[in-house]
Amino acid sequence: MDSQDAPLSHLNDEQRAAVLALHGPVLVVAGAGTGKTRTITHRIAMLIREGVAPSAILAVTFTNKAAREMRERVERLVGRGGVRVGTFHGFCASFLREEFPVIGRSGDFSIYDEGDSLALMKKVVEELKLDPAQTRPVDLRRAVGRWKDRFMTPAEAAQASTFGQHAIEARAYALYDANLVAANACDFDDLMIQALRLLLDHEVVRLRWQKRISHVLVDEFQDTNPIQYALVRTLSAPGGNLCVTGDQDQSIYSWRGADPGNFDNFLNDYPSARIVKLERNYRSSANILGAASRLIAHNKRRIAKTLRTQAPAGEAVRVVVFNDDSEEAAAVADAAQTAIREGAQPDEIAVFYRTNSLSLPVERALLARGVRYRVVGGLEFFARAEVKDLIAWLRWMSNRQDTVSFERIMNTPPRGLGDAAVERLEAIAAERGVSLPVLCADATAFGSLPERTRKAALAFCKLIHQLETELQAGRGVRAFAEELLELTAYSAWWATKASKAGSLDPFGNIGQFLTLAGEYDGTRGGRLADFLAEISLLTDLDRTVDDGPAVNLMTLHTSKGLEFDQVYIVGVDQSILPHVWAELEDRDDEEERRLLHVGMTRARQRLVLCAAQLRSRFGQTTVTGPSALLDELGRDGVERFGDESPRRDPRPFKQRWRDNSGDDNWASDASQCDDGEDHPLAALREGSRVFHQDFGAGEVLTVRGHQMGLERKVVVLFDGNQRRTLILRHSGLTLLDT
DNA sequence: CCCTGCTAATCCACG
DNA sequence: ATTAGCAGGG
Repeated sequence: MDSQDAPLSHLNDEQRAAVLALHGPVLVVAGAGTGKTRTITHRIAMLIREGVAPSAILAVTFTNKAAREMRERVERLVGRGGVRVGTFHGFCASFLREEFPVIGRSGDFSIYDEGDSLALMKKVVEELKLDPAQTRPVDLRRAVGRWKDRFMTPAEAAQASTFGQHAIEARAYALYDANLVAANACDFDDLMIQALRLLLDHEVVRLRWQKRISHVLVDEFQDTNPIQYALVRTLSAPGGNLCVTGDQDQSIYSWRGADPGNFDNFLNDYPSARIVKLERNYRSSANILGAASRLIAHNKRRIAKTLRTQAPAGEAVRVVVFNDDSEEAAAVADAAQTAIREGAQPDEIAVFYRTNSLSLPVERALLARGVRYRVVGGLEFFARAEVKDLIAWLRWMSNRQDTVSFERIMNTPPRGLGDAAVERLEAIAAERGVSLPVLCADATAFGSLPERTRKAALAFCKLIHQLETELQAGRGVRAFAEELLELTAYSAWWATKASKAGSLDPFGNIGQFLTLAGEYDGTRGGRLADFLAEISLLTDLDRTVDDGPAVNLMTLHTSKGLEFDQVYIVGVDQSILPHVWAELEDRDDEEERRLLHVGMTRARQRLVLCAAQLRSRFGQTTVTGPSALLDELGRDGVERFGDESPRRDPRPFKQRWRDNSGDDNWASDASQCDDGEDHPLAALREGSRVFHQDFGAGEVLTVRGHQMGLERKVVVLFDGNQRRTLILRHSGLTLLDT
């Protein structure tokens, strides 16, 4: 693909302009499929040819996979490596590994994923003596996240929130942050925040990196948040050699703080910036591009941009409305199977969906037909209990301050150090002013404990020192992990535990993890801390194992940046795309439209959009019907199949949700909606007296499920002490006056 | 102290 | 439909 010697050949005029704008600020507006990666790659190659040291170039990509590809392509072009290519998180992690000592923190810090972060927040809730039911750790973490996105310190958050719930959240933020520092850990947000703070507050650090890096390139600029933008702006400040590339029509991460307004900010911050627009699409057939363009044209807040192509019309874009999701899944699986039989590469076929849960019916259908597939992301390998345990062990061995990991492994496998023992040990630790992990490594500290606990603690202490010796031996991550599994007796414990649960391959995941560690030892030096950092920062895409040709299943979000010959998008239903939450949270649905647009523009030759009238969700069947977005595709080169009269609720979504609590639907039982409050059982509450034909009179104990939900359940204590759980709709209960 | 079985709560996208 | 949290028995 890339020419060996002429960096400018195979580029069109627009692309060439972007490549040749070597220095100073550059904004490349690159629509889907316009050869953005090729342009960036050539630009890097050009910089190197012009004498810029590879290590002085920093290119930030969205996934490690994209980074790898870019690195390889640059190497092929210029015959040398050394360019810094990686994700924001990856760059910040290596930056902090080097620079944390400047503020007295160890470079061997732990990186907490969402689960770890939540575990820490649970601890904070306990410490603050809050009721976890009323103040949920997830909500607190979300609130903290909002402050972090705005680069606010706990002190600033406290200042801005002096009343009520916000004040509680601010206190939680302060405690959460203090705990992170004490554990020498960073959550994902912290990686960027800490890096930026170091750059802004410490001139030595800033000058060091500004000297080191002369040119910065950012891919997918529309999905960067203000902190990330500040980071690259600071790094590139002396020369102003900042080149950003992106497409506002592909901005789909506002929910995690990305600010598409970055484009305007960039133009304000760099008035002299050169702007290059790439509008020639080389990926999709004319029909696909046409439908995608008509869809996105419905967004009001966008800079008009016209993608052109010289490709032939190709086959028509198909919109198919099925009766239900299993029909939909069967049709997609059939299509995939047929295509493969006719010679298509399985890898070139993809199925996209809005939410991970939608993959299940498709998976079942593919499985039934024997079509190989891989689910990108979704149920995560690294979220498996045994993998998390092992990682927690390794992490704590690498960072002894890591309390979250320590609390996970302290009694895993069980060694007689349960809740009661932990409380006693914590008391001693507090008394001596040391942390729990430090205390446990000190055999002299257990004198006052009850005999049984003392013995358990001593044995644990001995184990820790044994493991330490093993780690010192430095025989690589894999060898150490294997030794750890034996010494801690984890293998034996897990084997019995898993066999009781009926697992066929209890060591499957552990084996896979060891293989991963072995590969790492072989290629990248076998340092435990680096290995841990690397695996913490893998994206869904990077995590997916490539074991042979297979059809690709993934969310629309994950599909960004990829392309396939054939794309099937399932679940283009109302309330799924746009998703209910988008409307409930009062977010505009322009982002949902962009999301569909991203998915559509991944397709080269074939694009099929599927919807269903009925879809089972939460284990129940609800009416959804085709999304209104499907009406916006126009007619040119679009063929429609299935129900011509979609069952679509005419009411605005918010009202529909409020009235039906989202669980019910208007079409399956219209009377329920219309007579709402007049329903004979609408007044039923806890404590109501009811009558049942078989069980007689009784009192309602609990009511579960939504107000008008199909599956609303009631628990009734009938006179005579008989307790029954009934499905309200089918119970035949009548309400008695009291 | 550990395990089992049950109830109750959650369910959007991601590094 | 899946899972986290909890009460109660071994």
